[in-house]
Formats: sequence, C-alpha cells, structure tokens
Amino acid sequence: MPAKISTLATRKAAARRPSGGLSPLEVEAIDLFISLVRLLGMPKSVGEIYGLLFASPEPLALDALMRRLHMSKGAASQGLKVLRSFGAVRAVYVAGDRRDHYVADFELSKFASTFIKEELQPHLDSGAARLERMAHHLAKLPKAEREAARARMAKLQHWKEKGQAMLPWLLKFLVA
Amino acid sequence: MPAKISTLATRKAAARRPSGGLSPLEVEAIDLFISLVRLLGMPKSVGEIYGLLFASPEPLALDALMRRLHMSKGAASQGLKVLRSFGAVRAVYVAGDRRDHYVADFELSKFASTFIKEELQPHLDSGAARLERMAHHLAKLPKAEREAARARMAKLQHWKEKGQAMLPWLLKFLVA
DNA sequence: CATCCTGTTCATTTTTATTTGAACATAATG
DNA sequence: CATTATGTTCAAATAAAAATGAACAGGATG
Repeated sequence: MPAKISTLATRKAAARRPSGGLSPLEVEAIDLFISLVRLLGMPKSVGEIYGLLFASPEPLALDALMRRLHMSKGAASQGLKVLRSFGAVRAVYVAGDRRDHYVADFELSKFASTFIKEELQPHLDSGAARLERMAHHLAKLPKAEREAARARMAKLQHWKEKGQAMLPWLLKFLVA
Repeated sequence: MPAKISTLATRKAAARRPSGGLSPLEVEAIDLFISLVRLLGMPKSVGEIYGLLFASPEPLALDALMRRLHMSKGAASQGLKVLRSFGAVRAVYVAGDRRDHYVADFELSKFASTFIKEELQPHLDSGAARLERMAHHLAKLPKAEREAARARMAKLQHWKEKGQAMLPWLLKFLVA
C-alpha cells in the first residue's frame, strides 16, 4: 500500500481530534448549515455533512463523517447522495486511498439552480395543471356561483404568473 | 334566536352539500394550497383551511371547517390561529350568528411580508450572530489552518450579505 | 345565575420523516 | 480466488411533527 500523502498541516489537524471531536468552528458551521437545510425541508443529517465538509480543510471520507458526526453509515451514504445530486459536494481523488473523499463545493449557484429546478418548478407545473382543471370545473358551475368563483381563479392565475416570473430572476440573483 | 340572513345563492350552495362534501373545484383549491403551505413548512391542515376558505363564496365558521374537512376542533382552531397571525385570513361579522366567520384574504402581500419577517429574517439574524462567533474562534486557530478557514468564512460572509440584500427585493416583488 | 354555545389549550395518540444497522453488491488486494 | 475494504439499500426502529379530543375558559342567553 502506498504511503498516504498529506501535508504537515493536515496531519497535525487530524491528530488534534483523535476521537473525532469537533472544533468550535466546526460546530458553528454545522449548526449554520443544519438550519439552512431545515429551511429547505431537508433532513438535518444533510446539513451536518455539508457543514463539516465546509469547515474541513481536507477532503473527508464516509467513515470520517460517521465517526466525527456520530452518524450511521446509512445516513452518511444517503446524505452524500443528496448533496451530490445537488452539486453541493464533490468527490476528489486522494492518492493511495481507496475511499471516496468529498469536499464541499462553495459555488452555491449549482445548488440553487438544482433546487429550483427540482423542487420549486414541479410545484409550479402541477399548480398550472390544477388551474386548467379548475377552469374546466368552473364552466360546469351554476351561474349564481360562477362569477364569484371566476374572480378567485383569476387571482390564482395572477399569482401563478408572478411566481413563474420570479423564479428565473431569483436564480440569476443567487448565481451572480 | 334571530333568523340567519343569507342570499338565495348562498343558501342554494349550502344546500348542495348537506353532508359537508367538497366540490371538485374546492378539492383542487385545497390541494393547491396544501402543496403551497407544505413548501413553506406548514402543516397540511393550514393549507386545507385556507384552500376551502379561498374557494368558498361565503364566510365559514369553525364548525363548518371541521365538518367539511373532517378535521378536529383543535386542528381547525390552531390552523385558523396560524392563518390569522399571517394575515391570510380574517374574521367577518355575520348578523345573527355568534360564531366567528372567516374569509380568505386574497392579498398575498401581508402574508409574504409576515412570512419573511417571522421565518426568514430570524434565520439570517442567527446566522449573522454565528458568523461573529466564528470570527472569534478563527483568531484562536493555529496559523497553519487559519488562512484556509478565513477563506471559507469570507465565503459565508458573502452569502449572508447576498441573502440580506435579496430579502427586501423579494418582498417588493411579491407585494407588487 | 345556571346553562348553553363557542373557541382554545394541551396531554395523548397517530402519522410521517429520519435514522439505524444488517444484508448485500462491488471492487481492490494479496 | 478467497478475503477484506468500501459503499448502497432497505426493512425495522426511533424521533419528530401533527391531529385528536377532552378539559377548560369565557361570554351570551334565558
């Protein structure tokens, strides 16, 4: 087995947490990203993993995440899967080590655009489909109620258009 | 007890759902708002209530919501509380009826600004506080790691500023 | 003022989301 | 090619969120 290649600094840093403890800086970063992913409706473990990778100067493998975050192998594997799928994290090659090592990708743009495309857009699309069905039901309504209902539907239509107009703009803002 | 005052149309509409069933239009509206509130991390019941009120031509009281949505009194009460707190719903007076009757407020602006102020802003604030703590920890880091850590922190700082810059704009966009 | 009507609160139950851990697949190693 | 290391998947366990319903508070009503 070839010797592990590492800098003096990273060896020292690793040696400082022999039993996988977290530095105060790492704890803060993890907390920060936990609240961010919760805001986006993702499991806490995803935030923990990204937070630790974000704070870590060296790439980390799955077993390091497990050990340092007290997390099962399954959770770490699934969390990494999500983060990969969003482009928030990527694997880097580490010479002489079979394991996959991950680093946090600092460019939020990919993350934001994937999130919008996969999470927000589908909602808007299904909303649009629903509006069409509603227009259809509307026609069959007794005319006493039809007018009031039509006014409400127009409101919904307006909101939908506003949402659709905002997404691309929001995306550009985040990416910039 | 004074006679209930109602229009011919609303009496007819009410008569059409004697056992509290929902029209197809109402079902679509409810589904739409369920997915919206879920997106914002709120319980489904909140979406059900708003959806039904949105679709309903007449104001509805708590017991009507319970009956038509098959929802417990507690859930209806709490859902209305949330909706009131966001300004998404308001009570209207109905002559000769002791119960509180609610209508959906169609102006999303209040809702959006309350949501941003109560849900998003606190996250940004706690994030800012965390950044300060992190800067403090940074100073105590051995200098071998300090530079890499500082670069990461600068990235976070940048994101925070971007987020803070976006909120007011987003708000204006939604309100317009 | 006793009773009824309406709505709120909160301990308990139910439902849903997340995590665990063991079984499995795959690939590297000797 | 047997063994070991690594990572994934998924059924079961656990934790978290939401709904229920009974107890309660307050106000109207007769």
